[in-house]
Amino acid sequence: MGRGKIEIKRIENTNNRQVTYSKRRNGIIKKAKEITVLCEAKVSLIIFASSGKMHEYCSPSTTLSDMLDGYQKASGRRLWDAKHENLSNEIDRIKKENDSMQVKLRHLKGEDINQLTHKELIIMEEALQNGLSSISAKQSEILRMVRKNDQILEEEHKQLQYALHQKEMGAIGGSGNMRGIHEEVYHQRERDNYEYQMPFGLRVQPMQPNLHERM
Amino acid sequence: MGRGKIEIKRIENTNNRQVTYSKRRNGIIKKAKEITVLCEAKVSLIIFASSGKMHEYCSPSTTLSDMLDGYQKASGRRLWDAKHENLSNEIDRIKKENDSMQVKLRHLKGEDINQLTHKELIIMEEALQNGLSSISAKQSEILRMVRKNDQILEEEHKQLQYALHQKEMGAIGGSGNMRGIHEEVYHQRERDNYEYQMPFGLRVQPMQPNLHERM
DNA sequence: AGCTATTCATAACT
DNA sequence: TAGTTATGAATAGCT
Repeated sequence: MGRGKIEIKRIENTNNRQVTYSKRRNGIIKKAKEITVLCEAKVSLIIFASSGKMHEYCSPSTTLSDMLDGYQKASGRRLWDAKHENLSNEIDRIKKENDSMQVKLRHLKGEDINQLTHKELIIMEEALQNGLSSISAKQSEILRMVRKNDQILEEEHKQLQYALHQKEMGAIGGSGNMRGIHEEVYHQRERDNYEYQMPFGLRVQPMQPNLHERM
Repeated sequence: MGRGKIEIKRIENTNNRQVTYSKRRNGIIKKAKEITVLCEAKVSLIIFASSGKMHEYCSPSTTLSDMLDGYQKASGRRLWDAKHENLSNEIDRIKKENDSMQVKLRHLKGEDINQLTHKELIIMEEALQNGLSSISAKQSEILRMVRKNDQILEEEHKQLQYALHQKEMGAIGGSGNMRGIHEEVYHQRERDNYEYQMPFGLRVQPMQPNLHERM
């Protein structure tokens, strides 16, 4: 397809070779584009000139990475190194671990237990009993703490009221700052303001610093 | 370049598309071979038909791996690092899932429950109760089956003894094969041997075929 | 880079 | 599915 037939062998003339290279390269890329569109094919084309310069084409419907994935699947050959395989293996391993945990969780919830042996059921029952008693214990503990805290607050509240009463008795017609204080003296937040006034030397810390957050 | 000019757009006729695909694919591969030889180029060509079938060409002077190395150097794009990153991300994702499940499992076992809120504890307690009742129910079910099986076996046992007794009565001084049989007639295994002798036409199947495996 | 004679690839057909 | 052929496309050699 030119002014004369040519043999398919290395073109010795450097200039001719380069010219032919660039013409044919464009030709191939054009063909690749065409087959992509005409036939819904996916093409990955990488060409290096003898100079080392690269040209590439990849069908727009895909990426080189995907093509290479497909290549590996189709050919069975491995392009990426052991590192990749390690990562893949680890994913598999973790996924299996995941699955087995999911099964365990389901079992503990009482799901899918038909195929369990009696022994397994006994072990699970034991585990559930243990869990349940731990949790009940924890709940009792919290309840106990809540009660204790309530009790302490209540006591403190009384003491504050008493202190306030004393103050009012001792300073009738005193500072205007004191008006309406009654209504506020039953929250922990108020304690700081009046601590220095407390004659009892009591400094009650909540038994459980973040108790309110946990309720 | 055929019997008529064609537009470069998807060939709707499936057969035509497939034929054109295979012709053009051969054409491109031929061109790739030619440019390889004529211009000392290196070509990697991977083509997937829409059917998913793959064809490839790689210049004999190189390998696909080398081409891809060159591709990365020339383009600056990281081919398997991206892949790598994806895998790493997936590992991270799965590991997190894993961790959260492990935490859940530990919680259900009553471990590490100190930082749980009251509400969470209540939810867990409920889940555990549910699991426990499911499992208890399952165990009761199995127990019931065992008992039923026992009962059936016992009855069968009696019938066997009765049958044996009848036989001995009717055949005093009979076959020597019968000595010491008494001691063996209380295991299921024996049933097969004596089934044909049973006058009752009873064939008791275990209620739960693999019950012994599950105990 | 552009031209064109010539060969090649291939679309439609068998 | 493979083979044939008329036709358009690609390109080798030239400018």
